[in-house]
Amino acid sequence: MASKLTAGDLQIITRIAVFRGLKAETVEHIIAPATALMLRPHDWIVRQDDPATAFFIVIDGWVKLYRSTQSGDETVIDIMTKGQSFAESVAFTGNRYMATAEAVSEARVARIPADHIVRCIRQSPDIALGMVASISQHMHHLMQQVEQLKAQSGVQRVAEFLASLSLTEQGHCAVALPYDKVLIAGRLGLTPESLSRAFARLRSIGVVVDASHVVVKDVAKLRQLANDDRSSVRGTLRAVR
Amino acid sequence: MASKLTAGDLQIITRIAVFRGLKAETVEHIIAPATALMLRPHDWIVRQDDPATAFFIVIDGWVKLYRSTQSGDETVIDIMTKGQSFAESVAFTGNRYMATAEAVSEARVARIPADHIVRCIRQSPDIALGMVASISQHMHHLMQQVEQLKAQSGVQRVAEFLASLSLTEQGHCAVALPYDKVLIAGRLGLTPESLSRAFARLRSIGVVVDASHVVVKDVAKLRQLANDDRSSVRGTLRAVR
DNA sequence: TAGCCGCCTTGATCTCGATCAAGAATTACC
DNA sequence: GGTAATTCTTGATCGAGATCAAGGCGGCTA
Repeated sequence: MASKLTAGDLQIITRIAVFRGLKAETVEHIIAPATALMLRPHDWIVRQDDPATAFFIVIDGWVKLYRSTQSGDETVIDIMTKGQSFAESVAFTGNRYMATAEAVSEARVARIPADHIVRCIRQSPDIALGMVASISQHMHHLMQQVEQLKAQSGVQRVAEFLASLSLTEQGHCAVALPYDKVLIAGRLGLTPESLSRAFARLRSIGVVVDASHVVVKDVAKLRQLANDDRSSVRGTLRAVR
Repeated sequence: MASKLTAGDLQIITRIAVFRGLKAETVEHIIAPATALMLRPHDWIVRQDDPATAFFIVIDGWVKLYRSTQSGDETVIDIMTKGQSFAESVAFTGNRYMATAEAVSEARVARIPADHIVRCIRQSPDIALGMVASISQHMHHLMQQVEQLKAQSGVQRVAEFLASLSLTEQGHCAVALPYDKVLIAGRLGLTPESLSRAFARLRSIGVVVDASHVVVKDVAKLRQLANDDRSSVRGTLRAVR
């Protein structure tokens, strides 16, 4: 299950947020004891509440972060892919993992032992600043999620999600849904049924969803819908078949 | 508006999360260039999207963190009080503040310049580890908030909020609401009307709210309600006058 | 003391999203 | 090929929470 990192893995790892601005040799020193995990769907990487001994970088595939409540159901916190890191902050502090990480596709993930990183930081503090920058991004993302859940309706969250998939700023575009709809629904705090109905409503402003294939007539309109005041959106958008 | 820190301020600052585990002299060195801000309600401390030049520790009073959407309304992210710090992560990275910070009562807040801290970290990396620990706490809190918004009903969030105010584990207890109900509602992602009705429903399990004074007959029951599955709570709890 | 202005509650109504149930479409597997 | 299991969609219904509107209450100022 665990193996060595390949040259290709290094390529990806060295150019991501956590290690940005560090010298190549510094990065190589940090990840010397790292290993690569090969995962199949439903394999887990870490368990919520386990003591943190490492942090991780997704090299390929998709990884779901979720929290389990006492009553048993799971809440999706985030879904990560190539070039994204997770669990940095707890790895440093020796706390417990805040969420379970589980592969939702075939995935390759680099595992960097915590104790080694802590030693590296004591030697060259610049590493810490890079890590803080990465953690800061995660915080920003979480804040945006809180904001979305509190201030936007379900349809608006779906619109924003689709807009975020598109690289263009405006006009026509086609994107592919990155993972299945049950998972997208969880990510957005909706049931699969509600997500399906949200798509149906977005058809009225020129969004066509067919399986994982999405065509958007005007991305700007999507973004505007997402950013409008909740109350000004209310009542517009009838479901279209 | 800005003045020097008093000995009492130091007392509070030195024993909080950010600086835990550091030697007293190290802490003193870090906060040497710090100043104290005296604030009146509605005074703001930092503005969302401004470049970060410092981070902050609340010495006394209450501070609201909120994000403004393009459409103008504000989403409460968190409410902080004595001994809590904010904006550490962006202060290090030189990013922009992720939210606006505003006093909601008379408040005293210490301001620690970012550039000085960064210099300190380069000298003694242990400081960075302490700061990461503090940031990690904030992340945990944000994740819990996402989880609550996605998995709990309004009444359950109110129940959890009340339980968190109580220091006892079980049995009878009396607590005071720390700030006004409009703000509590915002913090929990509810309207003031819905908060009021949530209180009315909790009366049926022995929670009496009178102005800012709350009496709970059995805290354990509150916690259980908060942690139950959403669907198993549905329909229970009728409003009581 | 009167008047006003926040804060809070209550009532009526409406929309959104969850839930329950069923069926279509796709894929996996024997 | 046929059957089963997933995944997704659609319909009907229900409850939670938002919204709109009104009124009570306490503190503030003139």
